[in-house]
Amino acid sequence: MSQWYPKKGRVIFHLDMNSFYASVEMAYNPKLKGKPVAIAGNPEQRKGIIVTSSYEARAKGVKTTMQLWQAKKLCPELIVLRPNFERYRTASKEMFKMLAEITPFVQPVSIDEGYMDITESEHHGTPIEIAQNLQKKIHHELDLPCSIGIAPNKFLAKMASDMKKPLGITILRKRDLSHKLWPLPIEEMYGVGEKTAEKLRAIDVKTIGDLAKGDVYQLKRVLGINGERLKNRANGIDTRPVDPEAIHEFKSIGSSQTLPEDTTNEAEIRNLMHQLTDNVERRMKRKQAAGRSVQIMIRYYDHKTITRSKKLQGYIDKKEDILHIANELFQKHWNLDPIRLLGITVQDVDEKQNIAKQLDLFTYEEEAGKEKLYAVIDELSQKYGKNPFKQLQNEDKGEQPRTSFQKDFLDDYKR
DNA sequence: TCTGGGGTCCTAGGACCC
DNA sequence: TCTGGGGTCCTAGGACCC
Repeated sequence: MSQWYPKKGRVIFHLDMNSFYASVEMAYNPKLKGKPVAIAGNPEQRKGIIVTSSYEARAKGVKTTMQLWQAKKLCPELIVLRPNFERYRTASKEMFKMLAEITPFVQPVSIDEGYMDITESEHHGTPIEIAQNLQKKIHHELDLPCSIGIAPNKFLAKMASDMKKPLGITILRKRDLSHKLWPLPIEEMYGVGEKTAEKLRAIDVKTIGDLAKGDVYQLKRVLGINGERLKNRANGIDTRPVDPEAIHEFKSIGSSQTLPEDTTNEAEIRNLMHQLTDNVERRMKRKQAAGRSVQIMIRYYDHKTITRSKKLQGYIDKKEDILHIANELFQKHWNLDPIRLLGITVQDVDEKQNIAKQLDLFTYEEEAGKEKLYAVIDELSQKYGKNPFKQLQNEDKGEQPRTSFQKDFLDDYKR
């Protein structure tokens, strides 16, 4: 199947809510407006880091992930609030509703940002008019500020929305790259973190412009396949479509927690494992999902972190099943050192609806009798070659055969 | 005094198969 | 009997993002 390429230039928005949590709190309690506000975890439980802060707080040097005590030192009058996710989710839903009124091609990427493809939305006005109206609407009706980037693709739209905050609208066209994008230091590029920036600087790539004209072979040698991709992006090349379905295609559901204090106490550990599993089960249920692999994460007192996982025969979604595997992994791999954090994640997750579809196919064939299954498999193998089940799995994200009969058959088939 | 908690994608080695 | 090449699956870890 060939990659989809647009016939004409696309018009992509990236919309980014400005200091979202803090802004929601201010909309909720206007007395906070104009004051330095920060959202942070509980320092009593060693979770006292800044999650978001208002622009007034940022002006004093308060930054995300900073320890609360450091932030207070920089800004003693800082108003600190605990996160209230219910509020943020509600505001987020309202915001996305407004985007959906303009086009169905909306791809949420997190609680406070998303992409829109407005190529076919001329009836709503020019791109700038659409952006201005949308920004005003969100500002007036929700009392929340946002920035919008307008560009021919996702990457450039993302970079553009970052260029003017708060309440900015920035257009970034191909012809603007040389003066708007390329002068930026390499670490400001989306997709380039600390490690990658270091590697790039080591080969004398210091700006996005340096990357754009960099040598592909050298970049690939240093960064692998990502080197080529980053170079393309720096040149304004990015064909990824805006995918409204992406949000439903989640691949893992996990929960992790830092303990109030490092511990080796097994009762405490067991208690936390229960909590984490409860959490995971509840969220899987909400999404009508099941998964085929369980991973645990142990972070020790010294921040050394290990992950251990186990892939299962079939799908699970019940607390007991998840907990059982998690416990097994934990018992096997805990080195008895004091633990700082525990995490449990279910991976290879799919919606039950999809899983059922795949199962039905096989169950049906089995009931229809051996002869018929042989016939079906013959046909499939004509079409796909040696192992039709593998092909089915690739195409449909299908299941391996589940019944003993199917397994036996498949074993025979392989020989 | 050790940066929380939720994710995604990529890489690399070993097992195993053809 | 140490002997190539291609491919997938599983597992563990790393980098990155919000």
